[in-house]
Amino acid sequence: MMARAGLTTERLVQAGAELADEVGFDQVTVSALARRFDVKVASLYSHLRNSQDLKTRIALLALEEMADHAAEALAGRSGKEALTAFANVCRDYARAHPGRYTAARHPLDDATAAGSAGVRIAQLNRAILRGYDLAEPDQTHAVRLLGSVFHGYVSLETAGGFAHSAPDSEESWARILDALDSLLRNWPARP
Amino acid sequence: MMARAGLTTERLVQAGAELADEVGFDQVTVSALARRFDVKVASLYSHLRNSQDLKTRIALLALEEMADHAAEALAGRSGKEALTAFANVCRDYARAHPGRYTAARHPLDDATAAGSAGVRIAQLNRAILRGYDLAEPDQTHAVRLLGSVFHGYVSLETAGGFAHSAPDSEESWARILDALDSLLRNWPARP
DNA sequence: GAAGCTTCCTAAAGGGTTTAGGCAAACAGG
DNA sequence: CCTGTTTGCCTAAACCCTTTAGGAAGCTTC
Repeated sequence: MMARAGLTTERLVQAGAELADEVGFDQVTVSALARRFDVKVASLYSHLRNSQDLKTRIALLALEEMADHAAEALAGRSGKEALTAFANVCRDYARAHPGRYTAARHPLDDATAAGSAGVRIAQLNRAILRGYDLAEPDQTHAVRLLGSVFHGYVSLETAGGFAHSAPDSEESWARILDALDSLLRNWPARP
Repeated sequence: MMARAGLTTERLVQAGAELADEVGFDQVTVSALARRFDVKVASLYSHLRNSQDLKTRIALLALEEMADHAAEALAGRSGKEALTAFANVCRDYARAHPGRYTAARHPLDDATAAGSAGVRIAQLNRAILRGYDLAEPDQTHAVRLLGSVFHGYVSLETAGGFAHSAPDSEESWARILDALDSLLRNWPARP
């Protein structure tokens, strides 16, 4: 009588990620996911501990995807090429998958974060700097600066911050990458 | 019999902002606010259109406060002093009022945003660059860079991004401001 | 002290979350 | 096969948050 829908945690998380891109990460709800599979809400609780668990898993998926894209983009590149490639991975991913990108910024507890693809992303971020001549601790400062710029720019841009004013966002992005490259090649000594 | 609680929109928004700082902006709920005033939920709907309205008003309050702090901090300063002062206003506000800071990033519709203190903040941000020698369109690119760095750094820091690793966040922040100052004084020509 | 406005209330409907317990489909092994 | 176990999805119910409708008590003013 009642055909099985074939639910698994993986398929639910995947569908949850698509839902996030469509309606926004904070609109992702166990109920909405159940509707999408044409199944009663309670059925999902055999595959997901709770609503928070769903969001965490979507976040982990997004981090994996970003890390994969970044690893591919950085292969065989260095210096400004690497900088640009990594930056564009962040920006392109955020524009293609706004819900997932938001998910990737979802706070994780320390243990979960340590086991996530977030550490791979951090390593790749640091790898960019191998093409520049920076010793510790300036290298770490630079990593944090790059992370801040990429995250900040993409956040503001997707929030519509630069939409309705000249010059267009594309140009600013290119010039900001020029500026960062220049800064990394001429990192100031401690005053 | 039933004493009046003396609710007004202003007091509700103020209390909502405090609540946001205590439990997080997205945990701010009409019900929680009613509990805080020891009043039935429905009573608040004479003062607030709905839950979204509450959040928007908290966002506007936060923007006002940040603009006020920034204006005071920038008075009589220029160049790196102004850069540092403005940056610290953002960071200090976010640490003192994490819920409000999140609220300030809450998306507003165009009309609301145009009438908010957000435009004052944008003007002040641009005013920092008067101490540096940048012509348009590079000035706009630089404004966007600064906004991205401040927002990005503060977001990552409050999310715990730099908490458990050396060198400490304080030092990175100082060196990043050095680096930005240096970059603004040596802004690269278009390649 | 009555009129009218304001402030807060009760009541109710609708939706999301989560748990407990049940029945039937899928899958083993004999 | 067909029988026992596991698994997958169900119903039912409790709880919380949102929002609207309509009522009653307090404050103001004359």
